[in-house]
Amino acid sequence: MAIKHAILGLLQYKNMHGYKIKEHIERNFGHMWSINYGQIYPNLKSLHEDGFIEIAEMDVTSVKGPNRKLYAITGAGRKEFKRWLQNSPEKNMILRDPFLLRFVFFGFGDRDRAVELIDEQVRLYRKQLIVRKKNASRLCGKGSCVRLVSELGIEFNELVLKWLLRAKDEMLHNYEDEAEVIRKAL
Amino acid sequence: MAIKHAILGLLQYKNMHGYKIKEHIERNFGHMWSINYGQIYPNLKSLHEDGFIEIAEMDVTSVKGPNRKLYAITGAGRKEFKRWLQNSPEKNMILRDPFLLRFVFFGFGDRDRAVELIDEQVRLYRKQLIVRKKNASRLCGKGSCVRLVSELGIEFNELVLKWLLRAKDEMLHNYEDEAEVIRKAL
DNA sequence: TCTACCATGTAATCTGTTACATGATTGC
DNA sequence: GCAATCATGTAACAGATTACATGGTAGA
Repeated sequence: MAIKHAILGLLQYKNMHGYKIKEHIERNFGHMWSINYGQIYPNLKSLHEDGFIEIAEMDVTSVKGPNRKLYAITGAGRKEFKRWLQNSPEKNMILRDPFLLRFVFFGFGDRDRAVELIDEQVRLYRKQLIVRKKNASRLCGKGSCVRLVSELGIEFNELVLKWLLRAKDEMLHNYEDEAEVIRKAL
Repeated sequence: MAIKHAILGLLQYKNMHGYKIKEHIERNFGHMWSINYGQIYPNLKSLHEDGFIEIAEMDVTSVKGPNRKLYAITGAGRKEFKRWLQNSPEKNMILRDPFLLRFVFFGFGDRDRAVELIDEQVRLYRKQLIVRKKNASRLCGKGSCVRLVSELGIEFNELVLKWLLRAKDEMLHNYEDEAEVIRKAL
């Protein structure tokens, strides 16, 4: 249900079409939500059927490809969005990360390969940090919620980078028998 | 596929039954992965069918409930696990958080309700931090990967707590017209 | 010519979650 | 008697991902 409400939220700022919504979510909320067309268009359809959004305009100014359907939020949509906004979140945050899941078991594998994979992550997070800082620079205004979330994304990125370098260092200099450590904790 | 490999990884430490696997994942990897019985048992079944695990023993020492099926990893399982371990992760980390998604739109809602929801999160993260620190204290050993991941979880928790308090403060003292800030960024 | 980007959409598949069914024991 | 914990499992549903289909323009 979260995606529907994210779409409703975005349409409160501006009328938008599907492609733009995806772009916007990726740029501004990319660190906490991902989305793809397989979700966007069916959800727009269903929001439309429920009367929460309507087609405000068929934008023909697009030169490339098919015409854009500009969606607008309706009164019912605004009401539904407000209701959702003041509710407590249904679930807690989780850091679902295929790299970290691997990392936990690096004691069983090849140390040099592990270090390679860490380096790969470092490169990735460094690249991402530049993008996030660039996106954040477009946001200013005291107390702005979007700016605050964007800052959290950057701080998190920096934390992970620092952690990765520490982890690499420890792996290179203090590699012990991992299995013993964990067996005790089971 | 990640869950299957997480199970294979755990079985390298020790033979385990389904219930224990869930408990272990929640305690040690709870901050980066969640799991439920609807995934555990079907995945154990399928790993068994693929020959990656086998039933080592029917543990009858359990006094409560049905007998435990103690699973052990096979040679093929170890091979498959090693193959997976040295691969680059398929995807990047995302922070999927229903609270943050709401937070982004707090400018459209009631400020006092927003502050209530922030306080709720602060309580939640404080509680979680205590649990994580307790779990981490059982892990020691230089260069231990499990310990490092557990530390990342704690550092992340502390970062979010600090951020929440800052966000609350900014909302109380510098609440501006949010819509303007974002419209510019679109 | 080929790639990248713009734009909409559907279908198949995979994953994940919730709820249910079963049933024994321990402690309040 | 009731709730909590241990223990295994299935079914229905919800959510997410990938691949496909279509087709136009801009630029290298």
